[in-house]
Amino acid sequence: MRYRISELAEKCSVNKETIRYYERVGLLSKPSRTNAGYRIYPEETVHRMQFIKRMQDLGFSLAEIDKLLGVVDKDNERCMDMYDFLNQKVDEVQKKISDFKRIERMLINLKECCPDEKSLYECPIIDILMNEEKNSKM
Amino acid sequence: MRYRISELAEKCSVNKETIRYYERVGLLSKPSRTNAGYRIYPEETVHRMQFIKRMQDLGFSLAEIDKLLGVVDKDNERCMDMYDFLNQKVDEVQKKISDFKRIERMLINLKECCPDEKSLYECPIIDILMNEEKNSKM
DNA sequence: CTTTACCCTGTACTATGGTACAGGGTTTAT
DNA sequence: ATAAACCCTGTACCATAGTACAGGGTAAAG
Repeated sequence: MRYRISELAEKCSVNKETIRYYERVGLLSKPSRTNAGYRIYPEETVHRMQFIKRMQDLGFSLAEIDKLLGVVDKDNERCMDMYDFLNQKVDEVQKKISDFKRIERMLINLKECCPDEKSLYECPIIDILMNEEKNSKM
Repeated sequence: MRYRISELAEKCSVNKETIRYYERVGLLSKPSRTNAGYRIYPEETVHRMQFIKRMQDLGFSLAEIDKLLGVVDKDNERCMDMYDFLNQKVDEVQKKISDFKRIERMLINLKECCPDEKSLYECPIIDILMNEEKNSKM
């Protein structure tokens, strides 16, 4: 399956302009073109876009994603010091997982304080939260 | 303990300008002032700043953090529809936790492909990755 | 064969989250 | 009593990650 830019955009739930933007900044390589100069993308680009979106959703910057894609592209330059980069990212990810678990508990606790399942007028738990912040080392 | 702006900034590892910026956008309430107009912060603001930083690190926007702080501030307006907001955030957080776990495995796998603990020249796992992307529903 | 729906490039604009002065007053250490 | 180190407001600027035209060419459906 080959895609025109708007088909790719649709399939990946992004804006066409975003695809052109990613090309400009180097996240997507220059695609082949029709005679008239229309961009044509292979199926692979769909997966690449989905990978980018997923990583971005998790808070990775486009620069970090680009670095990781250096592996996919077997690009020597971007693969330099990949080990250290990966180590750092693994640490960050592990910290985030544990922070997210704390936040999950906090949100669930807060939720249980909403009296009519609508708003929230008072919550004794929030003081505990702030105290937790106080006692945890950043 | 009461803090001047630069003491607070130091203690929270942020820029003074950031503190003033947070005040401007309403994340921090207007602090008390000395006769000369210098801002003076109570200990509480340190915890509030740490909470903001932690949430921001996890990818929450300042607007979302502000919404959550509505609970701390017992602010009726921001507490409106808090239940739905919390429900949505809990879902998002749970999705992120599971995504992060996948990414963690991916990063560790990639790391093991770095031959000399420096760079990374080839990794058969990356194809698996892209295939994983292919077969997973977003 | 023309209208509508695409596509192109290039440039400008947007939102978010800050950061950096400029110009001027205050506090503190010497 | 004066320099260094701090504070103030206001405005301008920055990076990131897009988004929105303008002006002009192409493709396909009626």
